[in-house]
Amino acid sequence: MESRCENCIIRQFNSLRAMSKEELKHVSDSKITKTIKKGEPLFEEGDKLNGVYCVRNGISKLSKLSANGKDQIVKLATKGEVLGQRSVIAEESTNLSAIAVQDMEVCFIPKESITNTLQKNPNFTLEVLRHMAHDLKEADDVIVNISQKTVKQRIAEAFLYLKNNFGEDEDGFLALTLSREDISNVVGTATESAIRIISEFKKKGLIHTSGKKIGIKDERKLMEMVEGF
Amino acid sequence: MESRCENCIIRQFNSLRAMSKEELKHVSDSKITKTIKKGEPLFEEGDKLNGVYCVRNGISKLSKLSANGKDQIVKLATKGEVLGQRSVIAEESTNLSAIAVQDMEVCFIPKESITNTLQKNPNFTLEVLRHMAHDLKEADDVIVNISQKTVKQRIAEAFLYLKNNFGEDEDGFLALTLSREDISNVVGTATESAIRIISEFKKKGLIHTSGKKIGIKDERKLMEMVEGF
DNA sequence: GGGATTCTATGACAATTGTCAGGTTTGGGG
DNA sequence: CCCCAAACCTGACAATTGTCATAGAATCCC
Repeated sequence: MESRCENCIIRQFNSLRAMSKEELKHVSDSKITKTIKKGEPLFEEGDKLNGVYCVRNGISKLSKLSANGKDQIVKLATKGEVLGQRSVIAEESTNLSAIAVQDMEVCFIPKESITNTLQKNPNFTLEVLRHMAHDLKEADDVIVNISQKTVKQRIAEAFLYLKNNFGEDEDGFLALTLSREDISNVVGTATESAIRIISEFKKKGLIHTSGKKIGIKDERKLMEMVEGF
Repeated sequence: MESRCENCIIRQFNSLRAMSKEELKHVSDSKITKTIKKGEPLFEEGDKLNGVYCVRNGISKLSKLSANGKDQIVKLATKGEVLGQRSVIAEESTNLSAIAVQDMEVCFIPKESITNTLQKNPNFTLEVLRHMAHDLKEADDVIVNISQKTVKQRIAEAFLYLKNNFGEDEDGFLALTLSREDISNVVGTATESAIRIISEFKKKGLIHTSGKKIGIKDERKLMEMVEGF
């Protein structure tokens, strides 16, 4: 019924491509395909994960609750990404929640398949390591951005990021529609501040909106704003 | 003349402990011990690293320059930590600068020793992976802290962090003395703001100072402040 | 299709933080 | 020991951002 990992194209984008045929077969036999509706969690902060989730479709936000009760979104994960790896590797409960911002289709892969392969296949381990190195670099960039740029700059940057990573629909709106609250949680500000700045951008002709959908109108100016003009 | 890696205690604290005897021997034969004076760089943002640095002594700040000309300190690395790993593994130029905040003694290990071992010894790769998973988690925490806490809270937290990680001297001052500018670059704020808050903490009896040295007087209140009271 | 609920929007205000412009202190080198 | 540069400190002010209150718009569900 469900397709086999061996034939899954998604695999090309993540570390599973470094698995051998037999390893993939084992993964395929033990995996469980799940459907997650928008707003539902894949897992929540503090959970002990018994495996990882390979995203086949849809988008998930990875967030962490702060002491003052606000979520900070640390990353948006899409097709091809593997979630929960960090937790399984470090053998710790997860430090992030993963919640679908669009309907998702994911494959749950029990951790045994992963840890076994980690111990036996250096290529796979190295591949996972490379991905994590990349994630770490991105996290460093986020730290610098969030602490050194103004809210306005960060929101402009977020829109450009959304366009570059998730594209636009046929009407020129960002394909990934986030609530204003999610936007504010990405850039780390109050929801009202985010809304205010979105209104300002709209007045200035940088973006256009329709309901909660947002479209980029003047990419150049947004880029200049990110750079600090 | 210099001690051999095989006998180095430092190794116990990092991923090198997962190397085999022969691998260690190779590392030991190819390593170069260097002395770095306070203020001098180990490497700078954008450099292509030909190896990694194993810290034997002293402390280094890892920072990234932002568009507005300010450094953001992302991590303070001390005895036992291996610097430059991320860059060597991802085969990218480094995204961070490493500058000594105290005189340092480090061992430079050419990247061949590392990459060879990564390809052959899954235990080593896994060990490196675990360390990187840990770093990634810490980076996530930094993101949440920096975006959801006030400058005051972050400075309080920084002092507690310095105490817990680097200890105090015989007079009760933090063993790691950072300049006010470095402190402001750790928490991501303007130097003047940091100074002002340090003065305030002093007036309130939370800390005491002598020159640029800072000592913690009321740890409990600092902790409460971090939690948001 | 209507009512409840959630999301978006805006104003008014306060608090936080940054900037500029000075002084003062400190510490290292001659 | 003294001088100079760097680091530290403070005040005044402006800009940014958060908070609270309120109202309209959209959406969901029965």
